Amino acid sequence: MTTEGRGLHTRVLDALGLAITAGEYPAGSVVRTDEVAQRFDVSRTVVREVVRVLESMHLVESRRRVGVTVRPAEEWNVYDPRVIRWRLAGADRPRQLRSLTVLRSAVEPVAAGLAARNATPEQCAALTEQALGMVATSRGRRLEEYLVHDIAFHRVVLNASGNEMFARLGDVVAEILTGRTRHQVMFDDPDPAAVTLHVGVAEAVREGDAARAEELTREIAVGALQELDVLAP
Amino acid sequence: MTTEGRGLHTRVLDALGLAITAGEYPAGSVVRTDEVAQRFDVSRTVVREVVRVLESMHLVESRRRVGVTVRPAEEWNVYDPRVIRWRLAGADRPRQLRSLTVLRSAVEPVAAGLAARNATPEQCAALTEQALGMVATSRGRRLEEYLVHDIAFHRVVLNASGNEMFARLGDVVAEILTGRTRHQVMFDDPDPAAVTLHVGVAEAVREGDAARAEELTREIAVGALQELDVLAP
DNA sequence: CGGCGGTAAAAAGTACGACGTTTACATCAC
DNA sequence: GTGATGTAAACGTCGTACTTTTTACCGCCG
Repeated sequence: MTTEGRGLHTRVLDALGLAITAGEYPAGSVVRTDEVAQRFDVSRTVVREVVRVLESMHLVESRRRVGVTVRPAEEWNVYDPRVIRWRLAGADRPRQLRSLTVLRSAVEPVAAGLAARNATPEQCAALTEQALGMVATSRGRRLEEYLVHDIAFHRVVLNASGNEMFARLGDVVAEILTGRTRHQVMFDDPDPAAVTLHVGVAEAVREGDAARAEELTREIAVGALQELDVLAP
Repeated sequence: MTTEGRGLHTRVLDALGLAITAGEYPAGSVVRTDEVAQRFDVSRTVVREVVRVLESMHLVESRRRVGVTVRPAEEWNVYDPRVIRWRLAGADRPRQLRSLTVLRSAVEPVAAGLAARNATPEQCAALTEQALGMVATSRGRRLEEYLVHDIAFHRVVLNASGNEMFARLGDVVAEILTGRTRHQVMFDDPDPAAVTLHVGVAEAVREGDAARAEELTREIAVGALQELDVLAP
């Protein structure tokens, strides 16, 4: 339960953030800084800094005379990597995973198309390397190794798009892929069709074929969504 | 220069955030908390809270014995609304506007398609209402009124998609549209073609025609990108 | 009996000073 | 020249005192 962070600040922040995103404090409920300080056995200073960060994530709102009130989930900064991690660790993991995958399905095809236009030779090489790595580890219960290549592949695509907003989604994609591998029981090896599609994307980007890169990535995304349909209500 | 915020915290945070995103402190440069406290005539307590928030945005990194170091721009949490606002107020506004518009062009069509499937009758009504409002204010130098309807329209679409990640981009779109109206010299009325497209999207969503809603929104996005091409290098 | 205003308390906001902890850097010994 | 060691600089944490804002309560007046 204790996240065992580097400092007191991190420890309290993680604990509180996790509790809030998990719904332990319903929207509108209040906590007092002194109370939190006592509960975690830290000074009010530490708690105040934590509250300020939580406030910057729009998870809570601090008002005088009333305390720190939890904001409704719709107002949370769901793009904050820490909020994403907390929510993926919580109860409504499937719902969160679906939201993120839909986002992926919108963004990644466009990013791949841009990558086909903008990728540097180094990025093309990296892409091919990761695709080959995926092929090599796609059989024989080597899911963990496969995952590393998969994450690296998508990260390169997003970076190669040349768009900073896309590039910053690399962490999100990494979280999604990691979550899928770790938490959803995957008895067999990854879908061979997906592996082939990745190789195709690498090819298309290398050849500068934006339309094909976009289309193939769209198929990957559709596959990911369908895969999610099988395992989530 | 002074942002005249509600509290000392907000004032210092805005000033520092603005300065950092504006590039006044190059990546790697360090500032000391005491120094900042002195410069803004506030206590170290306030500065520490500000630094913690800045740290949570990945704008800076605080390390012992060295100080608060500014992180390279690639690591910033560019999805944080405050970072977006700071950057839009800064020097590389055009570049930022382009990045965001590309993101829009990827997300909004998919969101519109989902909206066509998921929109409630109330949302459909709101959509039609805003579209009509756009038509009504599309002539006669009523850009400010038009903007209000434009923002509301896109916000409804993103909310109606039923995806929280999309919904949270409403603020981003609002910033973009506002920036476009306010900062780019728009001598004449908005493009009539765009107005027609918005009406079409409202219709498509109402009729549950996901493919058409997506396609029309894609055309809106393409138009926005082209418009940006005319005004940015 | 009900509305209005003033006062008091509660909680966060701010400030300050002290000490702990880490770590870059310089110095010294080998 | 290289490694160990010491030192000081900066953040990290703490406790306390004071300020400010906001709410709630109580008493007064109509």
